[in-house]
Amino acid sequence: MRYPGLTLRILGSGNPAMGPGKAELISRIEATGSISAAAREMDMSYRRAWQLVQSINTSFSEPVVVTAIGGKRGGGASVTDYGRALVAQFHAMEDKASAAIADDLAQIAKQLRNSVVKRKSRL
Amino acid sequence: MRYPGLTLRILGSGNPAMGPGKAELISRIEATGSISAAAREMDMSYRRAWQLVQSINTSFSEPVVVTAIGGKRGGGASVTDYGRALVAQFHAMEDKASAAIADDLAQIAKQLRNSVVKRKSRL
DNA sequence: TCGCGTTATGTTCTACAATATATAACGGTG
DNA sequence: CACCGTTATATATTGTAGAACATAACGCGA
Repeated sequence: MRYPGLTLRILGSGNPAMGPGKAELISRIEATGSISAAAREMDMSYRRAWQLVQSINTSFSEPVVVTAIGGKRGGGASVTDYGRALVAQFHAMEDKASAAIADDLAQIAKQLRNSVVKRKSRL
Repeated sequence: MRYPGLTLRILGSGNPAMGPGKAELISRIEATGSISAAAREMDMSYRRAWQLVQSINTSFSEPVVVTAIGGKRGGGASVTDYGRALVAQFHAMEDKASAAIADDLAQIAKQLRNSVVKRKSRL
């Protein structure tokens, strides 16, 4: 389930440490076992994806994504248990925040010219 | 009270219709009675501030900021009752969302290398 | 009528984010 | 050993958001 109408970002040192984009990147790394594959899926340059992984790993005191160079598949990346828990918690937080303001959101949505709640076309 | 550790944005048509920046801009327009003064206070170009006001006004079905050209002060801008209510509601939503995830936030903050909760220096 | 501060808007410039491109190192496999 | 796909990283290019700059219109007050 996505969370239309709301965007949540958690901050570390003033800069976003976790948000929807990073959470999705981690999930895709977990699914594909590769930073580059995840980047391709998200139409993102490998460099950027790698930098985001760097950012994530240095933001938290425990590693979220671990990587390996070389090997049968040329190398790869995997998500730690900690990382999985982190993403799960982030989504849980999205849920909670979304639920907490659901009423307001619904009310405001009615006052929006083209609410994402009504139309999901990006145009 | 600010809301460290969290950023909330509400979306209309996929694009942010309201967020911390726009909320602050509206408040400063209300305080100063002028888009340009508010822009100066926020170290923002007048053009950008004006564009944000445009964006806000077209996002919602009712005007949030109304303007006047010419006159004793050269013109000016004021916030409608609707706009005031909107900003108040947005801050209330920040409060609710913040409260809903406060526990998670506190827990995650401990795992951040340099949490904004611990240090508020921007560097 | 002129000047002032503002809104309103167009045009140009710039800083920065993201991409694109290139290259090296790695370690399995054929 | 050569090859492959990956991580890792440096450098160059591009796209674009925002700033800077310019200008017009407005309406009041001196």
